[in-house]
Amino acid sequence: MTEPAHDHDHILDRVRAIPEGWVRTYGDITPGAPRLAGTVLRHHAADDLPWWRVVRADGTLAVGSRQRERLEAEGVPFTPAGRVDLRAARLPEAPD
DNA sequence: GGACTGACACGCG
DNA sequence: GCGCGTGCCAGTC
Repeated sequence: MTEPAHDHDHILDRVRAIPEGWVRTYGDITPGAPRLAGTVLRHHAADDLPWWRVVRADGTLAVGSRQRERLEAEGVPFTPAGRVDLRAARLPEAPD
């Protein structure tokens, strides 16, 4: 059944569903179209949307220091290498 | 209409 | 662990 799967609203809803202190990868939000998440977030950047909780699959940040400060402020664990510790901060699965 | 770009992911060396 | 190349989808020129 060909489901729409990735509408802007659907993506935004997934990002809003990320609990404080946790993070998720672009691929987890939009499987098969990770660039979609970035494109949508860029257009919908707002305080209502915790875009900083969305990081790359390897734990690196896409927006840089801006994003890192937000995550550290929420208690997201970082590695000595300067990347998010996905091993502990990445959501196991989408509650949806 | 076609080609380029982008807040990405994955496989290889 | 890092850099390079390829594939993905949607938006923009």
